[in-house]
Amino acid sequence: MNDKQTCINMLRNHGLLPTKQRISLFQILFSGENMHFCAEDLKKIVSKKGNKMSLATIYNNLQSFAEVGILKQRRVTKNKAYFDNNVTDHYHFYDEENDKLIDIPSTSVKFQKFPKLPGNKSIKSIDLIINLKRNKS
Amino acid sequence: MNDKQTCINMLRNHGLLPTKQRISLFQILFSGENMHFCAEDLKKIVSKKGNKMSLATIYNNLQSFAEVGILKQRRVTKNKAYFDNNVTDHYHFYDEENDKLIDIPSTSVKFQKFPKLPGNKSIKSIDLIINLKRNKS
DNA sequence: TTACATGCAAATGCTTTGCAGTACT
DNA sequence: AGTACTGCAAAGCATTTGCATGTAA
Repeated sequence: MNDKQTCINMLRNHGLLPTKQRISLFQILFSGENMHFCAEDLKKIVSKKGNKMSLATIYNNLQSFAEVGILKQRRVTKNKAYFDNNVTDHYHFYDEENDKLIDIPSTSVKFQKFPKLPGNKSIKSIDLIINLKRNKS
Repeated sequence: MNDKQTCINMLRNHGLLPTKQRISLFQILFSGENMHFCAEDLKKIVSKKGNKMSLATIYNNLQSFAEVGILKQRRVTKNKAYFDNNVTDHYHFYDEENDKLIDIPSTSVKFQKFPKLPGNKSIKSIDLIINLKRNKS
């Protein structure tokens, strides 16, 4: 799924010009595991791979990726933008202590009672974050 | 509930020195209706009442109020801090079109299936935001 | 009096933008 | 060739902080 030609095709399918930088980011983001990260995190991964990329380019592409639906931006903290490479429906635990999001599959949550929506509105998406604290035990 | 002496007592009960500015903010925040607001919103209300208050003071006190549990900070947008003067358990609709939060009473939501918590963690709070879009109709 | 809050301006941190140069088709 | 992207530095914006002054107990 992350060989170069596949990345190029995926980017094209989403209407994005496949530049060296975008291909590199795409390969990092879709190498298999789900991740929650901010721009700086991604910059570090890029550097660790021995590549150079302007932070501005990373910011701009994170936004582009989110716009076309390759990534989803999450509301985690007020002061920083976090992204999720899993754009399918699911929920999160938030471990405040480590500032980490943990995935909750959508099948693990079911609503028995659900609020009535305001007139002529429908659901775009649901953000459920279960904030955790450490047990006193 | 919002006469001056009551405000002073409430602030003291929360361990906050009742300054002119804090009393004024408290009166605005607890004059009856639930509100979702940011620092600039509050500044405007203060000004409209004919009072002057430094924006820094508003920021600092919003933080103080949130720390002692008078207010609750909400995750709304990535780039701005929003506060809620209703600190009891409840959920929200988010109307993206108007950038507005709408309260959902906690009694309107019930979970039939709930995910298992990670080891030795317990729930601190639950943020549920139902993002709305306009019907195509 | 003494500790703490306020107000201003400067600093901070994340993010966006302008623009010259470069890459993609 | 022409359009779009990259990289850098500068600008932008929300928020915090340092410090001198003011206020509450």
